[in-house]
Amino acid sequence: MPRSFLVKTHSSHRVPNYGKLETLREANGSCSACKELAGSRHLPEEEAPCNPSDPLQPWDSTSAVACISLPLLPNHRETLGVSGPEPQETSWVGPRAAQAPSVTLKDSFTLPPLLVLPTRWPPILGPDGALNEHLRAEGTSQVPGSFECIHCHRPYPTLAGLARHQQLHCHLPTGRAFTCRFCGKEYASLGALKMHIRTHTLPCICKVCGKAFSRPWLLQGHIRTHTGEKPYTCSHCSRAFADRSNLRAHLQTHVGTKKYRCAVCPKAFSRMSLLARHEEAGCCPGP
DNA sequence: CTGGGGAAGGGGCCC
DNA sequence: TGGGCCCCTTCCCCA
Repeated sequence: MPRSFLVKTHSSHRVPNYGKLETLREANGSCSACKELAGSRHLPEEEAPCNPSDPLQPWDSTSAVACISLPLLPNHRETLGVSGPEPQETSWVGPRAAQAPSVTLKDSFTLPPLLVLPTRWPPILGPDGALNEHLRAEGTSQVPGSFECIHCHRPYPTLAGLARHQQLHCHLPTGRAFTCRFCGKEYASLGALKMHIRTHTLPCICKVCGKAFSRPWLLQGHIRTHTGEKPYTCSHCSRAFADRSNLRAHLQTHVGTKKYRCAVCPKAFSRMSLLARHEEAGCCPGP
């Protein structure tokens, strides 16, 4: 599953409009973390006035209730042994009360038979009846006495960890909560939204070239392009890289495996982007 | 057209 | 709750 599953909408272009955001940065305060790196600035992310016609916002007190509500899918109710009409207290209580029935996150914790792993994990069937193949592939083993997500059955050693994880499942159509006022993307938690807003405000600015970044460590990586620092070295050929992910991609060239196969022709590629480019180039012409 | 490196975006997890 | 880090992904460019 791609890590971007949390986001419902996608922009067509990855590069933010820095110029458009410049005034935002100028108008706001400082970020100590970014200052440490390059004298950059950090601005409070929610200072803009809220238009009543805007979508649900994190500063809406009622939305705070909605955001911790999790949809109770029919098969979850079955798993929980819940029968009959849904209890009133599990109904949507926020501004979107008419949208969907749900169970609050807090309520979901009051169901120990569901949360405690009594048996081996995996395999456990997911809400759709499918196995958690991705976790099986990762070699995830049994976690005795841990807490299990009711949606994806992923085990967590602590209740707090499970609580945080389960909010992610609010991306389901009935569970949207926080909407970015800049782009309209929806997030299940306030923290996720705050993190996203940084991609608009770009509070971390390189004092060498002036380029802005959303997070200090992104700026840190960028600064390496100025310093030439390459802390990640290939164990096979001693080639150095500034970015760990780039080293990982480089390692694939040593392994020689090409796991991305064209669905039409026999060609295979080491990177997904190469396969995509191959398909776009017309290997697989449509009807 | 393909292979590969560089740079960056962004969500998730851990502390 | 926030920061730092991890990881995956994408885009661009060049050979």
